[in-house]
Amino acid sequence: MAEGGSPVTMSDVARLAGVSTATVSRVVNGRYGVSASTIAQVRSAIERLGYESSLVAASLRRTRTNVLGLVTHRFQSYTAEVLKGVMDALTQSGFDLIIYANSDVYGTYSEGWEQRHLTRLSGTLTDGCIVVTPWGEVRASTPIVVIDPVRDSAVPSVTADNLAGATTAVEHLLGLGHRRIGFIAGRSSLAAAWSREEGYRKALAEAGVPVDPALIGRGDFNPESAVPLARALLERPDRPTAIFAASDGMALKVLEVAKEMGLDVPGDLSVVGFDNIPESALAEPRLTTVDQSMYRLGYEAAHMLKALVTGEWEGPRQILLPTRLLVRGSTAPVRAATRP
Amino acid sequence: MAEGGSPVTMSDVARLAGVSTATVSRVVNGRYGVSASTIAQVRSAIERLGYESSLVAASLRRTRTNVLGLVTHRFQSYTAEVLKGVMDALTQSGFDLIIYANSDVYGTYSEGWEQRHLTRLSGTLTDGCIVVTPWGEVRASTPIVVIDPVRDSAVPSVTADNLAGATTAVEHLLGLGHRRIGFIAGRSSLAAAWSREEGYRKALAEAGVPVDPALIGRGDFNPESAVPLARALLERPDRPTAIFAASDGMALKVLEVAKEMGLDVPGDLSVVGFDNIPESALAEPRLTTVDQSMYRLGYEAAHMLKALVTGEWEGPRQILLPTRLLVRGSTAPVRAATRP
DNA sequence: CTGAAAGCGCTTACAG
DNA sequence: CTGAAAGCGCTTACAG
Repeated sequence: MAEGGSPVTMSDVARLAGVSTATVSRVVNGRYGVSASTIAQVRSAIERLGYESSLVAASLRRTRTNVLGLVTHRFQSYTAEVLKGVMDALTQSGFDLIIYANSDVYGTYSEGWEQRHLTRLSGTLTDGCIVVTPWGEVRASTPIVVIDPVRDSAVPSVTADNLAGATTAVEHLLGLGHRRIGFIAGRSSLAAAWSREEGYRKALAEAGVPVDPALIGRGDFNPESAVPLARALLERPDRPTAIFAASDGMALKVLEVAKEMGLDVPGDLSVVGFDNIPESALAEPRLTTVDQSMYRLGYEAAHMLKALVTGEWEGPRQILLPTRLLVRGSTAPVRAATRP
Repeated sequence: MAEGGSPVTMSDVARLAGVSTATVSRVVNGRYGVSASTIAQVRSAIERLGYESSLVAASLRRTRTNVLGLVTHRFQSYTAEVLKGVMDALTQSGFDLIIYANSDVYGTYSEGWEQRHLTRLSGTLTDGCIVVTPWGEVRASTPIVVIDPVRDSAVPSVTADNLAGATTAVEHLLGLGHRRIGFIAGRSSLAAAWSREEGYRKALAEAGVPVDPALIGRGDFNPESAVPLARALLERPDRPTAIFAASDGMALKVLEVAKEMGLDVPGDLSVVGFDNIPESALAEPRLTTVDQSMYRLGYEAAHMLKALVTGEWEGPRQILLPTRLLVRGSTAPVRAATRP
């Protein structure tokens, strides 16, 4: 019988045990000052009815709920890795996790979804929230930690060192002899996108290679956005010998476009991504990328949030995590023939 | 300013707009019967204060919340794939998703966690829930769909055709000439584990190969549980030439143990898993496995739940999804030398 | 068209 | 040690 009647409430328990709901509440929450015999009666009533207190009702009344929230937009490989880190950090912590995902992907409310969901949860349900890659600034009445905040945000946050990571990626290409290096950028309002572009510019500048604006495509981190951009870059007579994409999702699309156009990777074109999502290791060839340890992003964010909620946080409120270049099969020395 | 004071409530809006909370509620929920000028006033107050209604308070009062729940224990690759399917099924559906994960992995309450969380959510917060791989029977006062139910459960559910999948896997090994085929079982209370073992027995029986109880190890789907079992099997003088593990997580551990013991896979030992988690394609050698399309499990479960909630479900309440054998690098013909 | 009042299921001072 | 009552932030008949 999966669908019973109405749920069992605290009043049902109180009635059966012959006590008030106040007393039931005390027993359920293990408060002192209830006689052993009353406890036994209430426990037996709870058992007989299969009662569980309503999370909603309890959190409406209480100040602390011992539930932490995580607000995310879409659910992608990126998010999955982050969640593993968050869960591991919360193991045995006494906090449960509620993840709120909105299904309204392309609906009217897409802008500002994070703020809306955050507010709806944080007033009551949760003691604090992690917000994953919001599109704008966010605020709440309880502590929050943002993974990948927007530029110049003062909110507590955890971010990968995107500048260093991108610099290393482009230096790797320069080291292979590439000089015409295309770049596919991410959503420019995000700090991550901005820093990755900065890294690209910085590495080129330090190598004395002028930035050619024609070699920069404006994507938005959505993999599909990279398709026309990659095509445009690769159809140029002076096409780049390498492309650095600001995310693996977009880099994988560059791989597809190159294949479509009959270009060999890494023979005719080197490709570097950013993120190290699981799919990048499965690509053919395997994608050279910058690992930003999304697991650790999630782990650190949860760790900080926990301490922020309990008022024990001592460390800096903005954490920068190191990245690591993973050289795999999609990059190779530039061919002598195509060298300018 | 990330941490403001107390959250903005409906009373704050009502006060500023000079109306009652009843009226604010009507505007927020788009109910008919409010004058245009009042709507404008309320809207402007909402905007000025940055008000969002509390999910908790609203769902406590309402019957429908337009939020679906998903209850899961740990957060693993398995879960991530399921979630992608769930989210895709819910896109533009008008339902949001709340995922509840408990952090109390090895705590006192581990048994029955699904039922407890389910009850706490389903009375009030959600219109219905998906429960992923519960360890026992579950029930709720609102519709539920179980992914991977326990044996003989009558609850609406979505399951992979574990029997057929396991049969095919073992037939594949038999076809390669293997006769001594070890099996590492999963948590026996789960229908999935039971069916996979049945498939193992069935394939052997049909090939006229007697089942050797000494070749069956009793794991519990936890990858670690496979380590001593694999070791015991492989240390036998008459060790099996192939091992079929009831999950990829366990199969990957078999790979590790074999490597430790200096056995070559697939030269000395063939290994087959079940699930097709992303990691299995990254293993060395890549793992031959049975794909149970966890994405589709999630997709179908969400699809059914949605229709169950709105009362529109017409199909069967127990869905069996096909599986597919993926032959990769971890299986090979049995060596002449080791053939009995 | 609008408001006062009751109530969703709990928890928490306050009395006793 | 226990209960009556208020109240968390909303929504919904019910009046007017």
